[in-house]
Amino acid sequence: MYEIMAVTKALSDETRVRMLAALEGRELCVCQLIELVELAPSTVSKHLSILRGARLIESRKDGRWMYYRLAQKDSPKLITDTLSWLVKALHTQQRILDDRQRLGQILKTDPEQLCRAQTCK
Amino acid sequence: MYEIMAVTKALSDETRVRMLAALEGRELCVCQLIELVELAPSTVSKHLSILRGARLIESRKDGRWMYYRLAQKDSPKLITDTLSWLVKALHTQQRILDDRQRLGQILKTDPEQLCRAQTCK
DNA sequence: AAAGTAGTTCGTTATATGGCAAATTATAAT
DNA sequence: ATTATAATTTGCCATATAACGAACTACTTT
Repeated sequence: MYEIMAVTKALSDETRVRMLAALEGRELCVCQLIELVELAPSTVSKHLSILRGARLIESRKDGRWMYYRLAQKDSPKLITDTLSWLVKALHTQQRILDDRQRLGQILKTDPEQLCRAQTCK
Repeated sequence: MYEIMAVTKALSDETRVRMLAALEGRELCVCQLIELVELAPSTVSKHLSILRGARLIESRKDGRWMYYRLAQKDSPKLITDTLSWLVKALHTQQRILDDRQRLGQILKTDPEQLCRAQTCK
């Protein structure tokens, strides 16, 4: 049960669900996710570690930047089934559509600038 | 998002997940669920109200007895998809198989006697 | 080498959640 | 009518969780 409960607990927070939705079909760096959900870096980082603990996302480090993506096709069936279910459940949700719109804007900005803007706050 | 988050939050507790699994394919009265999960009646009742709030289960009153069952086929797609996903994810879990075994024993006992035994505690 | 920066970890605080017992409600039995 | 009983609601407590800022780590840039 440990794996399943890690997954359901990971999905029980709205911010984490929004981040999963944002990661559908692309990888994002932490500063882009911070910009999207508008929470402190430490908070976003914690959420990401919970999602990764549940194996729902994977990460890749590139220099100072950390990129996150959804778990890939070669993940355990529990995980791929979960993500399929979630994506299907979310793709009509207004909140998620709004996020997608905002994310489009965020992606237009160079991550370098995003991070700078965030530390200035 | 309200409905989806109600569902994911409902699934984020192991006792509730076990109760959903127990309800697969049959209805059960509260005293049978109490016997299965070995928690106080008030606790089990609260869990059931959370599951019902998320529309994952339905209930039927018969005299003093309250019967619960999984949401039926005519429920919203979100709900039926969720239950399909969950059942699939759970059906290899040892914990759930153990519960099924125990439930077999519990079902052999007349609910009337079960309730009596519980109030004696 | 020193300073800067993206991200994580740690420590703290406020709120949410799960547990129980006691009180309450609705129905059944006497 | 009164008592008994299945289940729920309420009130309380302990623990878990989400949030933040500060301290820290790993990497780049100067």
